[in-house]
Amino acid sequence: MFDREFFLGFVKIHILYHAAKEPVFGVEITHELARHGYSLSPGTLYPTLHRMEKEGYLAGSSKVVNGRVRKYYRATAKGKQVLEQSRNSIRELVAEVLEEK
Amino acid sequence: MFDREFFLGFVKIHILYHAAKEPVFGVEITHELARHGYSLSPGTLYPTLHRMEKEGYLAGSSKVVNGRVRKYYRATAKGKQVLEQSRNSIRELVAEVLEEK
DNA sequence: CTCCCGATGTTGTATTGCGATATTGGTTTT
DNA sequence: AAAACCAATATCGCAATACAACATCGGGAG
Repeated sequence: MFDREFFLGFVKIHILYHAAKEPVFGVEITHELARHGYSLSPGTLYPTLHRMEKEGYLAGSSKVVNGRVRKYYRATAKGKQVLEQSRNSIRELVAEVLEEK
Repeated sequence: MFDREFFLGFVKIHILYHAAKEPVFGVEITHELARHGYSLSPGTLYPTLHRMEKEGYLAGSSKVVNGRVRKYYRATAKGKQVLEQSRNSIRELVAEVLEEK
């Protein structure tokens, strides 16, 4: 599926949402998104996670699971604040885009 | 307002939505978006419109209004299709992000 | 000890984003 | 009628992002 420029923001908000509920890690996110019809290559996903961490939206911590290192991310206060903002943006889009038809 | 990376997609869908209803032009879009709390500099807006035209989401036509040249854009079939997709994405986000709380 | 698998990481290139600046043509001011 | 101003679109230059392909790394299976 193309048209990524329109939907990448949605994807990131998905990530924030899940990271606000419980710790999440890379591959898990990939699968989650796939269930929603998005596909994200590692070359997009990991740099994005790193950036979101660096910018303070996510906080990451490495854990060893089955001997393998996984990096779990949680939404920070700032990340949750963006989520909150997004609720408003989504409501507006809902009102406009979803209504009638 | 920062955090643009999360919301630019929303902005573009806004543009598509309005361009699907009636012809729109640059400055008008700027004002429209401002009313929704988004701000978009010309250096972002115009290249974005050009690109969306080039990629076939929008169709532009220049008109002279009060002696000034304006470029009006309408959503193409492809643009409307993206809008349609976005309805689904929004529904999912609504289900996840907006529900509970 | 070799191969595969789950995960994360990196590289190189192309695309996008954006503030600042320019352009174009008409209107108002004096 | 020149100067200053305004609406609107366009471009420049640089920084930030996106992405596919490729690389790495440790454990477990055979």
